[in-house]
Amino acid sequence: MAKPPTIRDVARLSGVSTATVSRFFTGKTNAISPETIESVRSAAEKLGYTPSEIGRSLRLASSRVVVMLVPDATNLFTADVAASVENALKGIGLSLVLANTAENAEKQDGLLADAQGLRARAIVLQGAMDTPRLREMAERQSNLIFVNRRPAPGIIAPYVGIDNFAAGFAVGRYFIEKGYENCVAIHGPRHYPGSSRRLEGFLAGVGEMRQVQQFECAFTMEAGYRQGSLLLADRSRRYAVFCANDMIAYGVYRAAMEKNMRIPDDVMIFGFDDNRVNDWLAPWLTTVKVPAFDFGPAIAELINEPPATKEHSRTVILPFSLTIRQSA
Amino acid sequence: MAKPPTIRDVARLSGVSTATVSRFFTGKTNAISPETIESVRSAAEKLGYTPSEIGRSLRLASSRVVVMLVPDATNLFTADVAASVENALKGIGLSLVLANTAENAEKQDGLLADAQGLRARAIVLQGAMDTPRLREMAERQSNLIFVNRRPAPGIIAPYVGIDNFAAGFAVGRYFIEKGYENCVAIHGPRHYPGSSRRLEGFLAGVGEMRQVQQFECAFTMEAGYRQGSLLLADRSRRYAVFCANDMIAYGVYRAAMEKNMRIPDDVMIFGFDDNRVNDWLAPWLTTVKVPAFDFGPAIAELINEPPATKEHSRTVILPFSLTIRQSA
DNA sequence: CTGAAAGCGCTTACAG
DNA sequence: CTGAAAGCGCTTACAG
Repeated sequence: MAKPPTIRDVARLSGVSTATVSRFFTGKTNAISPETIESVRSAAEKLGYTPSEIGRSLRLASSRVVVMLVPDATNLFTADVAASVENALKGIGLSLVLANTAENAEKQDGLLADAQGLRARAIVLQGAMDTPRLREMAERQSNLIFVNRRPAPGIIAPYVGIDNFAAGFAVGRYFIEKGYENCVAIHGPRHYPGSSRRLEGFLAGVGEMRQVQQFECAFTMEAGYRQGSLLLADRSRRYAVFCANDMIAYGVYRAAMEKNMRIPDDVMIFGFDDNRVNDWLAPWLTTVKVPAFDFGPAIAELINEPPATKEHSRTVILPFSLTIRQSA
Repeated sequence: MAKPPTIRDVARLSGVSTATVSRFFTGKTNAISPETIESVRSAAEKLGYTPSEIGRSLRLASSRVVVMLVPDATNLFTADVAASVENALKGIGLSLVLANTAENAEKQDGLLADAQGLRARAIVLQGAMDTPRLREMAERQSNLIFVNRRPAPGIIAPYVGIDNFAAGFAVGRYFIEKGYENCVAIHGPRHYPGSSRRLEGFLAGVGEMRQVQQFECAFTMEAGYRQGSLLLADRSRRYAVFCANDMIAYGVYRAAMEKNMRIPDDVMIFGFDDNRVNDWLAPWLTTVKVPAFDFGPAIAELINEPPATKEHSRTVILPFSLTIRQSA
């Protein structure tokens, strides 16, 4: 494979200096004569020249790459957010590098190092884990953006997400209004702020009138299925189950189906996220709608207009709503 | 934000040359004395130094970035393949840049230029569209990898995917064996090789004994829903519908549900892909299983061991199987 | 309107 | 075992 043409090749072919070619490709065309423009353009086309982002990044000490770390690339909500971010970044000339932490702190730290190696314009952390390395980076630089899970206490950085407490609270109130008995919360890992806020909100919403059984659970269908199977082994009660995300809810649903239970007659399920496929494949699922496709624009704006100082870092709270279907 | 430390900072702090620091970070440690190693290590740690991939890429004339173009980032099969590729690339020290062509030839060409600008190690095209720019790139360089849709005739490049004709054929045979009447193919856009091969295989499998109604359709739930609604308006027949992918099948399913039709009693649906969520949310869908999570390893291997010449470019045909559930 | 030149952060062949 | 030096592909302040 021949190595790609460089700015020097174009300069040579069109008989100008590399400075002029560079001006052409950086859009400073009002400082070049029309004939020169045309000769550069045609030389570049003939050679199939595309400016090297690498050379450019090195010179400008800044890349056009944004790295997004996600806890689970196969989570449907995550995938929708990633699609949204990719699209919004493209609009401002940036590329998205996607990387999966698999909820593993060491992997996250390794990927943070990689992102730093790429001199990423910004690092978007969907569901960050609180590690020393993360704290150190948050201290040192101000291009970290937290999504979905607020930064751990002491870390000052922009955040994009919903008000998890308020959303959990709304679900709790709904349970009370409907008079649900046997309330259950299958919540996400307790050490993640977002997940514990959802739970706290839910408990506050339910209030003291009802006991709530609580189970901790990974944010996956498989984990939800396991918890659901355990819970529903006891068929003497009609449970009302609040799941920390839709993936867990899908798992509980499968467990219920396997036991030939009917929804909502035998068990009620409330999810969280309202993934895009729900309208198609889970038209039964009552859940909290989180606007996945609004994340990209919000993040792109934060990247485009970084705060003057870290202390001014902004927080974007997106609205949520309840999507009431049949399951609760 | 202070600019990140460079190799020179580390060299200065540890009192060695940048050459030695570079040797340390490129793993040539057997050519450095143990004391020097330790002093470089501690200096780097103190400064929080991570080598710049940009400087490195420029020097080595090759980046560690792989760009993958996908036709629709919200397609569940695409998302699973992307997760698989990201994971496999991480294993060989590469990063994945994801970009969405939205089945738009111009966007694809723009993204190809971007990929070239990034000096991508490889460009993975999931569902490529045949454009002059693509042909030109395929001529010029040999780092293109086609996934799912074979390169258009005349383009010589490695391919990873299933045998679409054989898979379509197997579905056609199945229809015949079961004696299905009123066969329908809701196939993907005809100008995509993968999609037309599936259709051709299906028609060949069905043979001449049965007529097959054919409809062209985008690979989305929405398009499937539209086609399904039109088709199922005629309730006098019991159709057996082969859908070009699961997304279309979900759409047809929704159309059937809205008409209070039962599956498979009133309409039979056969999908294609067997997305991971099917076991959970579409446990009724009979479909062709395409091993999404085997794509990543296959692609990573192609990248790691490029063919000696373009003419030796390899083709990796992954196995498919039929997942028989209730819908057909 | 245009060019010569410096320098961004690395790696490596060469010399010692 | 170690370092001086060249050079990868760009951009831009400066000079004309």
